[in-house]
Amino acid sequence: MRKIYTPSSAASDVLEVIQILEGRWKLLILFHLFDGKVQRYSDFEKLIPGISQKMLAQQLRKLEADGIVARKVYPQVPPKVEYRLTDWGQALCPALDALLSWAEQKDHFAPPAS
Amino acid sequence: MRKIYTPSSAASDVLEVIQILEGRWKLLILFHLFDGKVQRYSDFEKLIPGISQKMLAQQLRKLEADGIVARKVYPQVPPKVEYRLTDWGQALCPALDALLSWAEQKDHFAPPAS
DNA sequence: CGGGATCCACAAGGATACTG
DNA sequence: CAGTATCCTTGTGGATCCCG
Repeated sequence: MRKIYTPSSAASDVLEVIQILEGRWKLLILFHLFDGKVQRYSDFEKLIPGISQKMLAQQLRKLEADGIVARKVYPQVPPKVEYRLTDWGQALCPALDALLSWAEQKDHFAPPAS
Repeated sequence: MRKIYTPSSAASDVLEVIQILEGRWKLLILFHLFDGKVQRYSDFEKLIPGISQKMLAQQLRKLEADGIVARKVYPQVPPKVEYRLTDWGQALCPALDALLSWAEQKDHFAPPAS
C-alpha cells in the first residue's frame, strides 16, 4: 500500500481539503461546473434538485472565497451572472474524477451480496 | 477541459461519494488509516485533536457500514479492536492522494498576494 | 480499552417573502 | 435573473456519565 502523505506536511492540507469541500452541495456544484454546461445560477437550481436558494448562493460564495470558483457579473437588466472554475478549481478535476471512478468500482470490491 | 462524467451515469455516484465522505472527521480518519500506523480506537483519539469519543465511534461505524473500514474485535480483556481499510477503502487511496496534491498546489495557482 | 446512552447548545439548512 | 433577509426547524457535535 502506498503511503499517502508525510505526516509533517499534510496535516494542514487535509484540513484545508475538508473545509473547502465540506457540505452536501459543494461537490454537486463542482461536478456540474466540470461538466461545463452549467454556469448560471438558475441552471444550478434546475440541475440540483432540493437545493434552496440560500444554500446555492451561500455555497457558491464560499467556493468563490476559497478561490475555486470565479463569479462574473454582467451589468445588465435582467442581471446575468456566470460562474466558472478558476485555474485552481480546474486543477481539482483529476481528484474529483478519481473519486467518481472509485465510486463506480464499488461493485467490483463489494459485489452485491445476493 | 476534460469532461468529468456522463450525466446519465454519475449523478448517483456523486451523491454516494458525498454521503460517504461527508463530515469533518471522515477524511481525517481515512488519512490516518492510509498512513498505516493507526488502527486502534485510542490511536485516533490521540492523533485527531478535538474529536470526541462520540464522533470517533460514530464516524468509524459509518465508514464500516459503508464498506470502507473493517473492524476486528479481539475477544480479550481489556478489549482490543483494530480498524483497517477494506479493499474498496484502499482503492480510495489514489483519489485522496490526488486531493492532497491539489491542496499542495494552491500556491502555484494562487500565489500569496504580497 | 473501546465504546454506548443521554442531554444540551449551537450551527446548518429549509421555507418564505422581498428586491435591484 | 440572481440573489438577500428573516424566521424557524432540524441536525450535528460536544460534554458527561456509564458499562462490559
